Parts: sequence; structure tokens; C-alpha cells
Amino acid sequence: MVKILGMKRLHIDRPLTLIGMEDEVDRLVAAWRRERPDLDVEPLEVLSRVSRLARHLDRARRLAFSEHGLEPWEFDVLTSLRRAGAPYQLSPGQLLTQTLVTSGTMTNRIDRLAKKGLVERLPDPSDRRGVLVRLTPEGRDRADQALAGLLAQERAILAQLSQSQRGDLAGLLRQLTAPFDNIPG
Amino acid sequence: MVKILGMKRLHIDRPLTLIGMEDEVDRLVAAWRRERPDLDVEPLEVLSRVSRLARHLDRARRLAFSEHGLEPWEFDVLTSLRRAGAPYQLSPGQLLTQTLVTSGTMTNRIDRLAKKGLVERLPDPSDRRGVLVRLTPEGRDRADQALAGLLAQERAILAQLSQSQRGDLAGLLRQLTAPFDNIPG
DNA sequence: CATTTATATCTCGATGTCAAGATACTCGTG
DNA sequence: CACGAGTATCTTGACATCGAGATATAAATG
Repeated sequence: MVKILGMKRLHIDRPLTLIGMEDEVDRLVAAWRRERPDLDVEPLEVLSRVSRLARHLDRARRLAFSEHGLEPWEFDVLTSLRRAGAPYQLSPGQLLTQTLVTSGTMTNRIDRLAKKGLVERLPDPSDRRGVLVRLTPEGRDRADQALAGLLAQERAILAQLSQSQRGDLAGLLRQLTAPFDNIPG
Repeated sequence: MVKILGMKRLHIDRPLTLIGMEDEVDRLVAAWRRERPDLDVEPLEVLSRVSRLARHLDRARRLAFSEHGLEPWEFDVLTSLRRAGAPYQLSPGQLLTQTLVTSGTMTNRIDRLAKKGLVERLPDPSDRRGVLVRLTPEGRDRADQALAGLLAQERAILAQLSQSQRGDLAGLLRQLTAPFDNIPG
């Protein structure tokens, strides 16, 4: 690995044919360096890959969940409740911070899940503004089944990396996500 | 870093207070380990972070682009054309593979960008089924301005990492994205 | 206590995305 | 050169999301 910390823009020559495949972001970055040699586009090497990979994962997940008759958004809500532990209930507000959607979206999601019998809405006994969303037994089963399927799929995707690489990757990503998750961005 | 490669599920104890902040995925993983100790949820350490970070980035980008009067989807299309180099034109199909949306979405996007005068549609001279989408001069300017803004923002986000860490992270992500980008998933 | 400020959730209209199918054209074979 | 398979793009209708504002309740302030 080339390390020249003082340089403005550093161009790392990797023997792609030896250590791995080229991806779309490599092509994207090369194109920018040709078209806009005045700019330092190094940040795209990381963050464009994050965005594109997330998009691929969305598609893969949609497929995996369809075998269990769930949409990705349904999975997100049901598993948030499942993780909370018995009695499997959270406020809509708590669900917001876990799923990163707006309140209007969450209201709509809860409505639809309630109509399907996977969750139910209860009044919060300690705050009359509040509501508690509770998983039904069927909702819990569906969440558990879909989770197993998701983990199998993700394990296949991650087989590209060694265990220590996965650990490194998780650690690096944590450093980027922590500011968003803690200082409420 | 603990390395016990033979183990089924390995639990890495990191002194969080010393080497970094906890994030939402740490809490998520801890909750699963409590609720479903029978499952190995290690894959989530990586892929849930990718998804959540992408979501945070979407929000940040929306903000950055609004200063230039652009939506994220407009930026994606315009910069794809900009990167192609003069005469800044691509087929809708080429735009699909770069932006990871469906053909219906791309048709709609091109319609709206054409109505705003940022791109124009031309018949493909070599294939009468085909169309070429070309950037207008104004579209090109808007793309260039927004790109500069985006890079500044991304640099701030990545300041959490050293240069060599950014290189490592890009490399690890490439290993995960390459299969999707090459074997057309 | 009265008033203000903050919080929790919901309502609603606009919009972007997707999936599936329709249409038009090209290419390889026989 | 006719035909079937393949390709490129567009059309359509259903649907999920967002943002802004509405409503109701709680907490803080003087």
C-alpha cells in the first residue's frame, strides 16, 4: 500500500488483475480524473461505494424477503420490535430512530402492518400523547423466519472477505456512522 | 484484535470508550445476541452499517444539493453524462447501469430533466430503437457546481479516518461491490 | 396556576420509484 | 429474406416516501 501522506491527491496503482476485480466506482473515479483533473475525487472511492453497495443490498434483500412474503420496510419494523424483547413493543418515535424514516412514513407503515395483523397499536399508559406498537405472535414468527433468511444471504455476500477483514471493515464503518448516530444528524 | 478463526461465533471485546464511539448497529447487534443467542448475527456488523450509512448520506446529500437547486436523482443523471466527456451523451441503457434504477424510472427522470432544459433527447443514428441523452451547457454547469459541493461535504465526513484507513476501506468495499458490478446481479 | 415551549403522533398532498407489459427495432439462422 | 429471439425504450397504475402542517398532551417557567 502506497503511503505518501503529504500529497494533495494520491493515485494508488493497484494490480487489479492480481488482487481483485475492478468495480463500477473504479470506472467512475477514472472518468472524473480524466474529465476534471483539477478536482480531488478521492472521497468518492469510499462513499460512492457505500451508496452503490447499499442499493445492491436493497435489491438482494427484496428478493430474499419475498420468499417469506415480506417487504423490506415490513422487515425493518417487525425486527425492531422483535429485538426489543418481550413484550415486543416500542413507541413510533423509537421506531423512527431505528429505521431512519420520517414520522409520516412510520404512521403509514404501522397502519399497514396493523391491517395485516402483524402489529397492534396500544395507548401508552404513561403518556396520553403516546402510542405503543406491539408485535403480534404471527408478526414475531414472520420476523424470525425472515431474519434467518437474510443472514444466510448476507453470509454469502460477505464470503468475499476473511473474518479479520470483516472485522476491520465493520470497525472502519463504525467510525463513519458513529457521528450520525450519536450527534443526532 | 482477537483472532480465533476456528470459532463459530466470535465475540470481540473492544474498549469502546478508548478507541471510538458506539453506534446504532452496536446496539442492534447486542440486542439480537440477547434475544436470539442461537443465531450468528456477525454479518449485520458490516451490512447493516452499510445500509444505515447510505441512508445518512442520502439525507446529507439532499441538503448539499438543495443549495444548488438540484435533487439527488438529478445529480446522479447529470454527472453520469458529465463524466462521459464531450459531447456528454449516453443512452438511457447506459444511464441505467450507472444509476441502478429501473428503465421506467429513467424514462421519467429524462423527461423531467428535459423539461427543465438540463438534458435533451436525440435519436441514436446507429440504432433506430435507441435514444441518446445529451447534457445541455446549463446542465453541465449545474453538475460541475454540485459536484464541488458534494466533495467538500464528503471530505468532512471522511475526516474521521486517516488517509490509509480510507484506502483500506475503499479496498474492502470494492471486494464486496465487484461481484454485483461485474457478474450482472 | 397560567402561559409558553417542547414533544408525540397523525393527516394530507405531491412526488419518485417500481414492476409488468407494450412497442419498435435489430440480429442471427436457416 | 423471412422468422424468431433478443434488445432498447417507453407506458401505465399501484404504492411508499417525504415534508409541512395540524392536533393533543406534557413539561417548564414565572
